[in-house]
Amino acid sequence: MSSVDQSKPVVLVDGSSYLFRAYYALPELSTSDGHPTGAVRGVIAMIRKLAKDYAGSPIAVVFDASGKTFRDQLYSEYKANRPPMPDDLRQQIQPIHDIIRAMGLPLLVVPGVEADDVIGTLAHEATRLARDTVVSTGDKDMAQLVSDHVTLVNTMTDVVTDRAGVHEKYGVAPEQIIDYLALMGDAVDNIPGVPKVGPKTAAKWLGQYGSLDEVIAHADEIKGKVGESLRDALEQLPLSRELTTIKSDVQLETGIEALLPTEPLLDDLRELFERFEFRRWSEELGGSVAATMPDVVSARDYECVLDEARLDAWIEKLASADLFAFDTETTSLDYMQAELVGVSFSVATGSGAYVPCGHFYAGAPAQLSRETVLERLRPLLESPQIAKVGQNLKYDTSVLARHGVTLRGIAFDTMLESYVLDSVGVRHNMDAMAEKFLGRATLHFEDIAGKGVKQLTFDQIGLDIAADYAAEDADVTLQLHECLWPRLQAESRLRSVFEDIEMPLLDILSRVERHGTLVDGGALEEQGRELETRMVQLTHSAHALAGESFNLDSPKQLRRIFFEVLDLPVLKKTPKGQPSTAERVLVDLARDYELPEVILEYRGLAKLKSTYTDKLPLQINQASGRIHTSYHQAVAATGRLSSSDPNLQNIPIRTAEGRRIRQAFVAPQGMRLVAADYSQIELRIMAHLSGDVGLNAAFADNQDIHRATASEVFGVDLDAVSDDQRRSAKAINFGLIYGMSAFGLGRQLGISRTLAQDYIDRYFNRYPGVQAYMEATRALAREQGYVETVFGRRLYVPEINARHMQRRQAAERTAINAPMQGTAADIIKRAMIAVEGWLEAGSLDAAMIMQVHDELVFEVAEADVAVLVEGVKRLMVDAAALEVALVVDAGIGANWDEAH
DNA sequence: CGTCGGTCGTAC
DNA sequence: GACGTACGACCGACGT
Repeated sequence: MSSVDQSKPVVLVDGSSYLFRAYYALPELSTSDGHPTGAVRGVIAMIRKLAKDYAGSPIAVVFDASGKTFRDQLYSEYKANRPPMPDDLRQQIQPIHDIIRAMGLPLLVVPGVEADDVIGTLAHEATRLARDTVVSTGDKDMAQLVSDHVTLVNTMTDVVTDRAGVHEKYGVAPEQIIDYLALMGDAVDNIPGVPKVGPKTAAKWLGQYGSLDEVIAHADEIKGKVGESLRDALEQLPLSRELTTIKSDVQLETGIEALLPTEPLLDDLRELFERFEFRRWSEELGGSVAATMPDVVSARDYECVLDEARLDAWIEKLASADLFAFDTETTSLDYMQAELVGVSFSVATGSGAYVPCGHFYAGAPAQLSRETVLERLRPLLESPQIAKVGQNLKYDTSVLARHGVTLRGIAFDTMLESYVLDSVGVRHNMDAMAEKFLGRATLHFEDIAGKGVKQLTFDQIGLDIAADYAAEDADVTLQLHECLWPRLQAESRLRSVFEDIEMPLLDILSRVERHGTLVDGGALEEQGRELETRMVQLTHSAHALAGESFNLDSPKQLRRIFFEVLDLPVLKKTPKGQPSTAERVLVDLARDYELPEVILEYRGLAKLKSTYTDKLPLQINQASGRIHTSYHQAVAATGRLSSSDPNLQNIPIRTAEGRRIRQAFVAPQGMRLVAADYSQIELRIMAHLSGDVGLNAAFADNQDIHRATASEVFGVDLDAVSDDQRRSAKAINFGLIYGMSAFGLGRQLGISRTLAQDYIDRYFNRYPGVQAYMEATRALAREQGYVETVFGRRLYVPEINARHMQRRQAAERTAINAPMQGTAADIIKRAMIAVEGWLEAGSLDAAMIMQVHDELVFEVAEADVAVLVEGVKRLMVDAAALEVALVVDAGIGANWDEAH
């Protein structure tokens, strides 16, 4: 190892902070014999990156030691709110230490001293020796170490924080961070601080008075509840400050000069990587060339099939396999446009075949025709007995259906496997999954096809490269399945979500999408012209009111007109500190000024025009005359579907002009649209989950739930509830589902935070079961790191134990919301499966054409309307047996608006 | 000329 | 900051 260059910074790695982050943020990897390795992999990946980025620097990786520290002695309650370290995390610590040692990196674990203090001491020493230091940490407390010589880098996000960065993020100087943290306190570490003081107040005071001591000295001057709170907390503040102060004078045996990396112990390292099944890393150690090459070059055996004999040989092989991976290559991502140009297969890891049937470019080799390929493969593809696995098979199903082949035997979809295992930890596209689960880089479509206007379609790509790409897709799909399926199988509830809900839904969604929805493009275009006329008028009056010409669509220009030219009051700021021009603000301003009113109307119309009346007609498919959305089954973290191109799940409904857009969604001649939606499904689920007696009784009585809530909260008879009280109760009910705060409710209702808190208190008083449920959900999330729906779908909330209060609270709200939103998603998915099965078995002239979270829309022949409505309602109601019966309302009409 | 973050607005 | 889940339009800064 070359001698250390004085100009290189000293790198100090806060291993403990990454340990937790990697554990909670990354999926639960394990070796094939079940040893957890997710955190090991995350931490080591991060350290490898650092070692590479700062080659030649002195480096130390620091971990907390087990046992008590001086802070525990100082304060027996220190970290008392921390849940115990999960076993499967504890198990991963030793392997991490072993690997770091084998990498030749200095590892520091000092008994009785937290990693923070070791790092603080080393940074101090480095500064004394006039050397720059980079502290790699995910922990914000470290901001107190920042100086002209010390910077922080978060290696997971690549965010660098220097002096200016600290100021920007926290609004105080690095020297003030200790006081800042002491004022705020920390719930998880159980550092007291001043109740009611958060980042904003702490920064404000420190800006005003300079330091904690000065804040304490001026405690009498601070007004209001926060002032009282401060005076009550005065005694504790010195302790808080001591607890948050990172030490710089710990006795260490190791000095900066000893922090030199040594040669890695390659044999040990290889053995460790192999033991933990980090294949890519162990391969890198294999040879000198391989170390710098991506795994794309690892051993593989991909065949390009060009004649019938080879195709037949493959068909035989596929037919006798228990399972094969399958993928189609086409000319478009749009399943309604895509032309098939080839199919690929794999039955065993590292091998595969590509059968091209539509690559036409100058000099392309002769290929089998599409007809030949499809006819030969048809028995295989259409056999329900021959099991297939694929990545996003909904797409392949649709494309094949348009080519006259019905894909059956769809046993597994790796995208859905990954989604059910962990809907948030990873993106579920193949490249990301190969990287995450197999530690393997794949050929990316962009690499072989280019990007932008010059991007080739797959049929223009040379056969040798195309075969490599396509066969690799099948190969990787099979490997992903082999990695994911055992993990899914091991968790019976997740397995049931996968097998009983997601897999059956795949094929149903393909059908719903392909059927499409009839839209009257002409009517939308006419509406667009009318909107245009009105918008031109509004633009003229806006310019006249402003006294100058400007772009009404630009929030920036609008801000200038409002707050600089017209000098209107700033009522609210955006997250970045700019005066906001959002709707609520404009509504408030509109009471006193004319321009905001004009802007509001303009905005509403502009949204309708650009997103709906102008765009939807362009999305009508030429061949079918219909609109074909894409439903995404592995996007929303809670289990909901999402919809795009176009998004049919946010078509307006609230305003008259908006409903006119729904009127353009029409039934064909002789048919009707039926819209069936669940009534208050999430509140019913809340009643079920919480078991609250009052809430369940209200539903059992079939009461108007918002009215019932109002009656309880405001203490009036059911028939004495005013419209305003009902509106407030409705806001409370929705707020509960979203994990609301008093602030949020207050803002929603335009009342004070205190009054809002009063409403919430009264609600919880009347419905104690709900309060208990919310508490229990938070606790469960903290304990196990995830929450579940009634049907066992799991949602990880990695930030539930984050130190950062804002993030932690956001995670808590997610934890509250996910079981309700997710259970609703499970239920409607189950209903879709039941209804589609029923339609298939019967002879009604009807089809499911849309899903909008709690609503299913059908197109049905007039003669069959009554039977359809009866059947759909029954199956939707029966999709779950909760404590509270589900209620479904159905409407019938010539268009979607009428059907409501 | 494309990409991407910020802001806003639609749905449930 | 402050109420959950999405998709998408538009602007404007930035990089090629």
